[in-house]
Amino acid sequence: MGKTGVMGSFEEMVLLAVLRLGERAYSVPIRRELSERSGTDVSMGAVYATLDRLEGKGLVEERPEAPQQTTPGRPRRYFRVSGQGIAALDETRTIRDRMWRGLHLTAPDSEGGA
Amino acid sequence: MGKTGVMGSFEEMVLLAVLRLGERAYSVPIRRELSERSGTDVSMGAVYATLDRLEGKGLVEERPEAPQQTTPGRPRRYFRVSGQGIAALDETRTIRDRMWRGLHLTAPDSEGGA
DNA sequence: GCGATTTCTCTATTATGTAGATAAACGCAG
DNA sequence: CTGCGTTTATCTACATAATAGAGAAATCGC
Repeated sequence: MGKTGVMGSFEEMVLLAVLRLGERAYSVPIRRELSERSGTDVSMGAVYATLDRLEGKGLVEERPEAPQQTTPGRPRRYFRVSGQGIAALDETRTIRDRMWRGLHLTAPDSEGGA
Repeated sequence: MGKTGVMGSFEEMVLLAVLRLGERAYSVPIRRELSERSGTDVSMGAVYATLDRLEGKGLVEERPEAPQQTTPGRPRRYFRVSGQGIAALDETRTIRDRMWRGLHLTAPDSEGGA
């Protein structure tokens, strides 16, 4: 996580996707979640790399058991957000909220300050 | 800016600091703003590198004229957030809000509460 | 010009973000 | 049990973002 206590923006999005998906959080739905909410597709590689990094930092955990899987294909890796992950999300949001506090996004044109 | 339309988290913070500071946005106050709101110090180098990147992308502009500077020392580089910068901030926030929508951040069930 | 002051630039390094190709594991039909 | 198609995961390589710290550059008052 960055020096400032705010995590990377893609890490945050992945973490949030995992959180939202709950029980069914694995690569494919995570990726779909990201696409739907951001409007662009990201590759599997991008998702896994991030998930692995988050796991390394203890922000997500791999859940060994899948809820009975009767589908073909290679077994899925399910993830869940850890307590630390929640805390990290909270810190990120808190700091960012402080940065945004009181700002309105109006296009600049005249200064005339104060 | 990232594939997803969300900019880097530090870039966002710097951009917000510049926006908030208005007329008086240059390295030192920007850095102070960052420290105060995040709780940690970042180096000048970090700030400048980011400012330069943002400038390269057209999200901030260097304002040539400083409001009369009678202080000693090397001349300051004042910055302002461009229209594009505002738009980028808005997009970043919009997408992130969609990612957060409806999520609450309750810690997952007790794990070894000893 | 000289020195003190303030700000900026440069170099290096690690962390994040990203894609695409390739491999692995599995259920099912034969 | 063997091969086959399906689904998911890993690997490699590279681009961008984040970061520190040392050192160089301007400017002012004298």
